Amino acid sequence: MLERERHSLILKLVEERSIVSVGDLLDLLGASEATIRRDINTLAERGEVKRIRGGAEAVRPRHQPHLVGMPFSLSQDISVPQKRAIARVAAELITPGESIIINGGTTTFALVEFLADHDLDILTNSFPIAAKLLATSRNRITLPGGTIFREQNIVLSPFDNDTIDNFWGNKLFTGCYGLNRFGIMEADPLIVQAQTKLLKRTEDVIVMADSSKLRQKSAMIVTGLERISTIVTDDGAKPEELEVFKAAGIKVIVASVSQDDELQKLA
Amino acid sequence: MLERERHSLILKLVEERSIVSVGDLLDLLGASEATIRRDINTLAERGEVKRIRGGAEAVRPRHQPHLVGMPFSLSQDISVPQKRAIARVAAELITPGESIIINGGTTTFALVEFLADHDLDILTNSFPIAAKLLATSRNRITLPGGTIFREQNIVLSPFDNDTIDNFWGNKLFTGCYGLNRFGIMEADPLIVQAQTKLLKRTEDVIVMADSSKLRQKSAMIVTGLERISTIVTDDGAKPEELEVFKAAGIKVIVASVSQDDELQKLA
DNA sequence: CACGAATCGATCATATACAATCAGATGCGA
DNA sequence: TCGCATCTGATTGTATATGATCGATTCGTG
Repeated sequence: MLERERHSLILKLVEERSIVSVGDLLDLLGASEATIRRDINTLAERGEVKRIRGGAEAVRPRHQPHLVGMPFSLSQDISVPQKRAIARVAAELITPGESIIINGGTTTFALVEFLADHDLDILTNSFPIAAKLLATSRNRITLPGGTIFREQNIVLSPFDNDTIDNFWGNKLFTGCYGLNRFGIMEADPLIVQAQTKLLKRTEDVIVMADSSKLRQKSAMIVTGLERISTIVTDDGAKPEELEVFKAAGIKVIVASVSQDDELQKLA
Repeated sequence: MLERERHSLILKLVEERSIVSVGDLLDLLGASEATIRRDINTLAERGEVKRIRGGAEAVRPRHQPHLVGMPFSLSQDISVPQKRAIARVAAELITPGESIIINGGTTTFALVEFLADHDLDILTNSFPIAAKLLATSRNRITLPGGTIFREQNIVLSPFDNDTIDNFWGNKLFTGCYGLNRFGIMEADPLIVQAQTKLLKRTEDVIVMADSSKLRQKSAMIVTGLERISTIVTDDGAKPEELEVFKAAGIKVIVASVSQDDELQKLA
């Protein structure tokens, strides 16, 4: 991974979480501690992050809105191969002509690529997903009303009366911050709210979670396991990690990253 | 593989991923490291990519993502100079901090360019306008819920309960198909419906109509002159054409196209 | 205040990327 | 076909980045 890539990734994470530890970055960047420290120091010198003991902090206070890049390009993102592999498999769960709901997120954004040829009714709260769908597919796209939150890139209405309530999806595709025996966990209250709204508009909940999510915890439980019907993850997941989901009656699909790589090269 | 081919491939990849390493290109181009470096350096000299250690980066700043599949661009549009002149003048009607509504259309799309530095609450039913605002300004953006109609590029809900009803704009900016003594005329029933919804959410209606619209008629009257407070047109309009509006108590502003051209060149 | 643990900065050996150079390959016009 | 110009790939020495190590500092805890 290039220095510049690490820097972007660090900045992205700092923006997202407003604070990151060296330890977090260790796994995510696959670089040594020394390098990560150097990266953080460099970024701190440039004033792009604030150096704090144990990690880095956002320069900007969290509440202050700022212009953030839409994830139009997956490359700025982490776990890209995993997410693509998951997306490819998840897309196979879709029947032509049905209506689906796609919750915003980088994992679900990867799904769009595989929806080009479908003829679907799609509701999504993600502006970038809608934009890409609009540009690359012929599906019918519906947006909920609301304000565009730049940080999360989702459309969310502060009000009750929402177009969303007139939509019914056969399936909901969603990512998550963490996924474990408690269910779907998120770290951002805004995302919780958005996701909760969507959960009411479908029966079939499909969670797309790369294997790192299975070890991730947070404070907010969006919904318990009983609400989830299918989980799509990648082969980085240990079998014992998946047991709890299977025991809860959830269909678990494991996507092979290496196999997806080959398919990708063919295309 | 020809030099040109490599260059375009590199540009394509950089565009897609926003960062590529020499190593990546090594496999993809099947050329030697030296050649790839030379290619990158050449492209960097031309300003087409940014040279970074280990590879190349997109010139576009990370925080200004490009707009994928912008369904229409001003360049494909007619009366561009007129529309830009009108937009520049219309933008001056806006007070910092206020909340405005922008109806979809190519004329109002031109307005976005002049809204970059404002700090506004903006509701728009136009997907492209929202996308461009999101990418180039810091304004707060709200979308009505609904389906995206590709032809008109607007978001319109077939239902009654709409986020739109919780919004109130100090001003509504709208284009039109035709503008005459009957009021605002449109040719597309869908646009009529969208516009009608917006009209209910404001008092102050500002119509942006290049002079060709003053001679255009259609079958559907969206609203009469009594609802319009201001008309912004260009200096292609004959004074006698504007009399009827002034007589109705409407403020008429005429934008000078040639003067706008000069301002544009300065920028 | 004292202790251990975590974090940090500095240092150094190694790995990687770089520009410069040159020889061979390729394309092009005479 | 020859000769020239250009492009390409390999090589080399240099600059830079990286990761491991280690002592110093800071932090949390008792």
